[in-house]
Amino acid sequence: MAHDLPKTYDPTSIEDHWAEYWVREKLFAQPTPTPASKTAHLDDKPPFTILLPPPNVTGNLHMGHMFEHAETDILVRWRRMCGGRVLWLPGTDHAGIATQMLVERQLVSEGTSRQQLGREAFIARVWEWRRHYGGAILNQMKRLGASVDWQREYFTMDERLSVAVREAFVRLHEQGLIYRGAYIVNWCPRCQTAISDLEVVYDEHKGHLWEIRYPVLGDDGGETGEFLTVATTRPETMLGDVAVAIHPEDERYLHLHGKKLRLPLMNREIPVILDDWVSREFGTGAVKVTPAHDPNDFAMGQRHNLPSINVLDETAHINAEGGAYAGLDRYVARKKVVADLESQGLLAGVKDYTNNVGHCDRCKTVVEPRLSLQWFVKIQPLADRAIAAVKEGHIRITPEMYEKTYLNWMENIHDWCISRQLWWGHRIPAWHCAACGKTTVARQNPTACAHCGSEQIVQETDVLDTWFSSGLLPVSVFGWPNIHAENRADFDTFYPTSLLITGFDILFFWVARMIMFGCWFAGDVPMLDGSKRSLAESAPFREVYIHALVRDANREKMSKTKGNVIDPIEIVKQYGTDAVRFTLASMASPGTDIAFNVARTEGYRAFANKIWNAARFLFMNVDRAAEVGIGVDSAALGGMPAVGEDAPLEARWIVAELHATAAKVNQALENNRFDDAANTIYQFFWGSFCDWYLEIVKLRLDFAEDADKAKTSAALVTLVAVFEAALRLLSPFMPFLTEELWHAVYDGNPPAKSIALAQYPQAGAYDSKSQVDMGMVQGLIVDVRALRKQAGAEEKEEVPIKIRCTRPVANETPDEVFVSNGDIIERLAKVSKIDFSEAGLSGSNIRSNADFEVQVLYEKQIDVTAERERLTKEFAKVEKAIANAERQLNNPGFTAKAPPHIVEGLKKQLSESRRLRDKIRGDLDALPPE
RNA sequence: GGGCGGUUAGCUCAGCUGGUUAGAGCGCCUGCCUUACAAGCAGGAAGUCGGGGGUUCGAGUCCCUCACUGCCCA
Repeated sequence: MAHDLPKTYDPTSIEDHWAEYWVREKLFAQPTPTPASKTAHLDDKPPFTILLPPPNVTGNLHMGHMFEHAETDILVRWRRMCGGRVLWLPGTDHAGIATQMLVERQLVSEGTSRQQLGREAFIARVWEWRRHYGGAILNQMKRLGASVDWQREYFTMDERLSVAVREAFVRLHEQGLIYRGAYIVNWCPRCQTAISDLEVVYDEHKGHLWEIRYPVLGDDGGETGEFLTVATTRPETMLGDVAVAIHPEDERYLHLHGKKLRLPLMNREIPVILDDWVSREFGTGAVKVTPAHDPNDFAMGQRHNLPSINVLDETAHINAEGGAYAGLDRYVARKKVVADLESQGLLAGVKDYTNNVGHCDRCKTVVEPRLSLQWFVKIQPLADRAIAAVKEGHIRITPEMYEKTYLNWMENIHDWCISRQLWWGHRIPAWHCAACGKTTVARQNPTACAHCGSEQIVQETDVLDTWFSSGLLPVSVFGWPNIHAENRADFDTFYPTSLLITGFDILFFWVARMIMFGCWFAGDVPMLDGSKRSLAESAPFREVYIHALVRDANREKMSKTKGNVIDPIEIVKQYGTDAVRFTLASMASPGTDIAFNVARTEGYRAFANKIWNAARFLFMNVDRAAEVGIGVDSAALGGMPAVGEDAPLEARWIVAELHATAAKVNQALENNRFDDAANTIYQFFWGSFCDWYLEIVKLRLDFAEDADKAKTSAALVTLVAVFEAALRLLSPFMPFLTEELWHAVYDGNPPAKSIALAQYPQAGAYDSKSQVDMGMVQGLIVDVRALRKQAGAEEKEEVPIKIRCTRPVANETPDEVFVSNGDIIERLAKVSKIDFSEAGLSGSNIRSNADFEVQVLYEKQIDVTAERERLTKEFAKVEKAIANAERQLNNPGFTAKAPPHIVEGLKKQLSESRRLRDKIRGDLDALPPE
């Protein structure tokens, strides 16, 4: 065997190779099932499907992605190794605004513009951009080893997914769930499009509250000399005012109800209206009403049948409705309006005022609420199903608290504005007729108006919100709407998907929309047997798992402006992908944000190195064994290692530990407890396998001429078999390291192309007595080591010990365990000779517990002061336990009401504690005077 | 303003439906280059579970309240 491993593990030297290998060999492809591939092997378990929540095609991979993908990949690799059809489906969305913005920026730097290019050429240009740069995040996923099916990669603008988008739009339109109308939307003047509520981010902004006096008019139309003062943060919008509202119970102003006001600067007569939306406490208690530029005002305008006067154009400049201010930018207009009011004596006051100002999530421009003609989805019927799907338990949202968040949002949902004034995206399949003014919505591009037959039709210029297409992904990636008898295998096999792992912000972005669309459209697809699809089978996922946020080491949110962003690729270069993954997994307790600390990653790099060196040790011995004709048959590897009843304690024990560990890890992963799973494996590999088992097995690896070859061989086989199984256990967490070592274990002839295709360790029955016995031996060794240290024995010096056992264990006395494992004790605790005593031990250098007491016979004096302090502390601790136990046992309520096993356990503990207390008291008395 | 979390060792976090003396990693202290590993080995110190009240035979765990803190929505 060629096993030349360098002394220190260097992840960079192997990771690229395996990452590339996994992709090249298409290891994680999950082809469409055919009748021929319907095998018991694959189909005895339900398929496990995960859709990658589409990252933005313009994006780069950040720590949040890496965390999300690490969690997903761990589950996917684990499920895959457990058997069955497992599919993780990757792709990106076309990110309408973000992508268009990037390409427009490019054009500007080239001295041209989208408008100069024209729509068609511009779109061609975006496709070109996407070919060059659009794969960044997916390439990063490849490098990090995400075990996705690259053959199924999707992009929301792909032809097949665009078909789904069009079908969805037309169908909703036919169902009367899509309408077009003039409503207030969030308008980004830079992107010149409507944006979603969720794409508006609010920032505190120090501004002003201007108080403006509106002259009251008398019945004759002349000014009465009285004023009604309104307060506003956006004085320029007054150009579009159509009324002033006061509260119906506000006695300060009630006498003005029914009167008219003169709108300053515009000299328009506007009414005073009553509306109980008005807050009497805010500002002056009188509110100017501008229906075209404020959502609340819009609602008031509708209630009172007021007109809407739009005074801003799509670039937030004042339009012709703004009279003398036409053409001015909104902020220039603001200054001029304020100055003009002041000069006319109509400015009553200016106050400093901090308010939340909405900014475009993409370009940070201040968003303007603006009345415009948009397309909407009447959302309630879809939301109702989406609510039912969760309430009826067809979709489980974890951690549980997010279920409330989801329901709260879904129950207060507004109609969804789906139109965007962009070029990059799915153009709305609606044609406006110049002849009759009506609109034709069609699956196939029409040549004539469906209403009047005129050929004077023009396609709608707006495109659909990116989320309209993302929301369809769970159905569209599996072929919807073309689900026919001969091509529905993907849909039938993989839909509904099993799980979606994503961040809480995405819960509203896509998840909510995926649930609405999934429940709606899949519901129309009959089951394979022709029966109607239930809501449970329509919902796009069975479970949504919301992961935490990755913050920096000081728990600060990572942000470019703060400059505390950790680039995962950089960290990976330094510490290796496996170490970073393991860091994220081990810290991923549900609902708790991760404070990413490289110190932790350093620790897991050490863990990887530890395993690397365990492998070196193992290979060294395999090579030595080969020299004396002992080989390891790879047929003995691959499952759970078998070990005979007569095998040495450490062999029986490590196999038992492996079973126990596998049981815990499988359970933890079943519950998405990545932290428990990772920590359990860490503990097993380092704590049990390396610290104890490897040290003990050195005793058995005797390659001398006169050694018992059968025993040496058995030990070696167990060693290799346990290590191989442990690698498989670890593989989902550290895929690179384990892949490398696994191939080495099989000396380049592994039973499968990858450890990722091997079987995940499953626990069976195991020898728990070996764990009890081993626990005794370990306890003794730890005590002896501590005593040696206390007594000041040299590290290498062997010392004799004396043991007295106080309690029999199982079917043998501890003596027997210690006698039959004397070689282990001697080696690990550096003991020269073990004596057993019938009587209690006396003298110094003694430690006791409930099972035994042990004495190290070493002439050097111990530190009496320190030892007295230690014993006193120990004594107090035991005293406390005794007092506590006595208090409870003397309480009649406790013995009467507590379950018997608790009472029994406490009694047992009490008697042990008492014996220990007496022992410690004896030891204290025996200490020589200082 | 409405809603949802969090507060356990120096740091970051576990602790399931209440049950016997509250755990882990990192950090810290001490001693060791023991031929798999100094990214290591061995030993060790360290917590009145945010404050107060209640329910219970029994509370880190359930309830109330206060304080501090984070997030979401308006």
